[in-house]
Amino acid sequence: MHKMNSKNKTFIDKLRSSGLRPTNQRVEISKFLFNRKKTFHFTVEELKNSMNLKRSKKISTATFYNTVHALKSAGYLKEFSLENNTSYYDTNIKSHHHFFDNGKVIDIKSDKITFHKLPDAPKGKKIKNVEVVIRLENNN
Amino acid sequence: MHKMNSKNKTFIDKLRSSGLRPTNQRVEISKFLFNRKKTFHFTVEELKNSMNLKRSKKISTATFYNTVHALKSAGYLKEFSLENNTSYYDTNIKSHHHFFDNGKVIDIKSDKITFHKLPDAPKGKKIKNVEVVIRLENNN
DNA sequence: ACATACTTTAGAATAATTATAAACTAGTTA
DNA sequence: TAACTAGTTTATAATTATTCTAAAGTATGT
Ligand SMILES: [Mn+2]
Ligand SMILES: [Mn+2]
Ligand SMILES: [Zn+2]
Ligand SMILES: [Zn+2]
Repeated sequence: MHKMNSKNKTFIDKLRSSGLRPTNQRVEISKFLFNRKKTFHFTVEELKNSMNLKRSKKISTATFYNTVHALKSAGYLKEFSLENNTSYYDTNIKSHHHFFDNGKVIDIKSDKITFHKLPDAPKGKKIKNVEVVIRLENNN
Repeated sequence: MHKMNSKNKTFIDKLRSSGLRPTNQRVEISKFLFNRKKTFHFTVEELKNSMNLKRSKKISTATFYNTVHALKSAGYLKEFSLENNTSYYDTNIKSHHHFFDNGKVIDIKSDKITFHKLPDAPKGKKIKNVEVVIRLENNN
């Protein structure tokens, strides 16, 4: 049952180092999420549907939620919000910015935006991070 | 039944000019939302609970949702998202920025943040607005 | 191989929101 | 002012995203 090639090794280590047993489901999900060049922004439903589409034995909804939460806790995913009441996840865990274009999300590297003026944190507080959303619309 | 003083006039006009009949419920909700000095950030549940607490005849959940949506469509409220799957509304309809401090939201006037560098919009697109979230944490 | 803690899963439960459709009301008109 | 009608409110059902539960299955250490 356990097919294991060297490609999976990375994902297995990633999971193990987070205290997660590398079950088949978790390895498959990790491969799907992290085995790509570009950042991936997704909802759990989207992830579930696109992965299960091509599988005979479906992974359960609960496992998708569990795994995404575990990867988020382990620091491999970041959560963010659009303005519909659904959680989105981001495979780019560095602090960065976004274009929002009608539900489509595009990364902006942190160094592409710099500030001329920023307010101080209220007393007793400090700034954890600063993230920018640039909302787009069609020309004309 | 219809108590109407000059204070309500403003709200009635606001509603009328948006094509909304100024029913008692809508006037009460508008007063509650807009009759204050500071920006108000809220969820529909929060609004409903705080308003209904002090009323003998409760306003229904559906009316809170309907009215908030109507006010949003009319441009009197803006919607935004924190990272739980709930919609928040903002009585400050101008483009502006926020501090997020453990679920607490604080306005930052637009002119308190200026940019040194900003990316261009992808081709075919233009920038609709730029909004910044500054996440806070406690000192030390 | 055995034990055991961890994991997966179907299904129930919950929370936020939207839809439905009957009763009610504001603004208009006769 | 009575009647009319379109718009509104409401209780309740339905939907969507998510979390919980507990039983069955599996990974890892011995
Ligand atoms: Mn929701
Ligand atoms: Mn939800
Ligand atoms: Zn991103
Ligand atoms: Zn605000």
